[in-house]
Amino acid sequence: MSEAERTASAPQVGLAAVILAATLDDPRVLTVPVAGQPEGRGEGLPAGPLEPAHPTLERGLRAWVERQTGQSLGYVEQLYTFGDRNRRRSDEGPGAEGEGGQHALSVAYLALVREARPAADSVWQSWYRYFPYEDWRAGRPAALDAIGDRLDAWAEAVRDPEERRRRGDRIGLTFGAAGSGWNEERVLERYELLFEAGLVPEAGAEGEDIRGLAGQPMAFDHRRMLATALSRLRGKIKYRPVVFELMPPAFTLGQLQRVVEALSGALLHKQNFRRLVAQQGLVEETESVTAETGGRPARLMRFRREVLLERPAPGLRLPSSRTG
Amino acid sequence: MSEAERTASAPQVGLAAVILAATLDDPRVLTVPVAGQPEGRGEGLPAGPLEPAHPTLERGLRAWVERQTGQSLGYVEQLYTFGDRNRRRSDEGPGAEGEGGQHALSVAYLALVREARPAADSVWQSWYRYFPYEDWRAGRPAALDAIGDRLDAWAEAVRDPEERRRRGDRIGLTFGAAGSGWNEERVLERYELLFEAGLVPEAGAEGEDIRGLAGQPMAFDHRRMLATALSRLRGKIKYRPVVFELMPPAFTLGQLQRVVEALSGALLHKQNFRRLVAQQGLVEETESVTAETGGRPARLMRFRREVLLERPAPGLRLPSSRTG
DNA sequence: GGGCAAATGCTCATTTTGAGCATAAATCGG
DNA sequence: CCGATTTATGCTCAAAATGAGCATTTGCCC
Repeated sequence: MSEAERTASAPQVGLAAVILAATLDDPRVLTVPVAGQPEGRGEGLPAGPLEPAHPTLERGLRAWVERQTGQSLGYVEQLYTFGDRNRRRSDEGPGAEGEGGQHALSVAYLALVREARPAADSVWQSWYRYFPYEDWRAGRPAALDAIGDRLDAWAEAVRDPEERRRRGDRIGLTFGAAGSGWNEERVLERYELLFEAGLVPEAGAEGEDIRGLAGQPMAFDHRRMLATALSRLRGKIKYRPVVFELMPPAFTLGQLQRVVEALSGALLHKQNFRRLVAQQGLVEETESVTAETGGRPARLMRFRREVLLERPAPGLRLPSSRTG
Repeated sequence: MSEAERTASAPQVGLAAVILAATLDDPRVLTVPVAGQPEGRGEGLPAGPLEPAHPTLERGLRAWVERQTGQSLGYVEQLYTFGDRNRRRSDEGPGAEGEGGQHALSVAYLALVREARPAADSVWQSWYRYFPYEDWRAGRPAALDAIGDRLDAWAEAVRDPEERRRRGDRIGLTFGAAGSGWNEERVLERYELLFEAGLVPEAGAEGEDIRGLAGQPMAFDHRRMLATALSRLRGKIKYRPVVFELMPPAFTLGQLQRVVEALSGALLHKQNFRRLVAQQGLVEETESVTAETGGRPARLMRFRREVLLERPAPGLRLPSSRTG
């Protein structure tokens, strides 16, 4: 080790997992109850400390998740390491981050799983429970009007015109105003803006009514981790075939589309979606068809693992649209 | 804190910085000398332990970098947290990762800077010094032939046919064989493959000749961090206007292209590149032109910061081509 | 003044999108 | 059995984005 690294201080290091699954209409996240939290924030992510026995960070994470939820993980990727002032403020309340405090790092991971069997006292929750305004499948969420108002008020409340403009720009950028429109990948930026504007309980917000708008809070900074995961997933889905980690071995194109829509929170043009998937060679037909929910039976497809070797960046370059 | 997080063990936590700049033909990385390393591995990244006095990870990083190199950082983003068995093997040699050892985490950051004034005993090095085979601007690097041979030998050396096929697939996927061709973003995957195949000194490779092929090694797992940074940057450049963090306030389209080519390691079709940049509204003309290197004087451009507010994902969707 | 070396301007054939129209094949309520 | 409903599929078409080149400009160098 280098001199520098050898003398490193010894902060606490935790591991946390954002475990996602997708039922047709409801993308889910696996939560566990957390004791000793402020009112209404008793839901959290599976997490635990890094232990000397853990051979790697990822293995440690898998161990914790299995112990706490019984869920064994397949696809896992590192998400982000949280350890900033924000994190500590969120954990300990404002003003707690004096000089010299012990750092508390958390290395967060994103995991994608297929089945959704609930185990122990863990619970699968729709992730839109925590971010209601992120679901545009039924049109623009009504909550956005009120949120927008509050954000505008927050921006206006600043004296310095420079800073006021900056806040206004950020609101437009993340929540979509000036031209740009809504970008479904900016989940984290939106959450952070709400946080800074004091519109979420994690930031010490008072009003109860806010919860209905900005979503259910979580323990510690776990909602921030979830937001980070959603941003990552919504982005990654476009250039890597990660959706299939959430799908059963065989599925119809309709189901695949429903899942993608659930993840991205937006509706897609059906015919174009299937053309895209087809021409990208991401799937291949199987023999069987399925009856399913009303309508003409659909052919069952399976993911072509070979594309991983063929195409440089396979993924579903999602179109936009909002047609049925 | 949760029960789990409160009882976290206390591993060493280091901070490391991959600081990149771009001269026209040579993308650079800022290195510092590291003592006590194996022969030939005396170059490393600016790094230091996380200290209680650091308000945030990023602030701690900035402090270390300034102390060690005098360079102050602008654009900074977290890259990855290293703490796996691989890391420790790389640090301590094979067999050192028994149960119960102390973990050594390193939170690595990517920083992009403009100037390249060398300070203290830090040195700017071309990053292709560490990954010679990543630079395709002058055509397919010759080293790839020899590397390919060695990789193939590594794949063939395995008894189990299943595993042999898997290794072959990975080689094809990362170094481009079957159809797919070279994907410039897979810098990390290529390095990791070389590592596993024992073709880099960090993995305990013996032969001296290898160095000329697979590039100069670094201290600890710093070359892996650099590879991670290059992968990230080569990818990000396509959907975020990060290149401009490396450009001076005013530049010509030719210079911009040279930098992008230097980063991506590939040549681009000039006319299409400028059409792309233009129609994306990423830049705007200034009054002045510049004489520059022979040829007709070029107009100086500047980055339009406004695009950050306008377009959802501005960036340079690089074409491929190899025309002059 | 001719030749060089970029920088710029434009064209053109292909592909890739975005939007719809039309048909097919089950289920469901009489 | 019939028609309405619902989802799956097939196809078409115009607009926009890409990939490759050809042609002109405009300084500098000798």
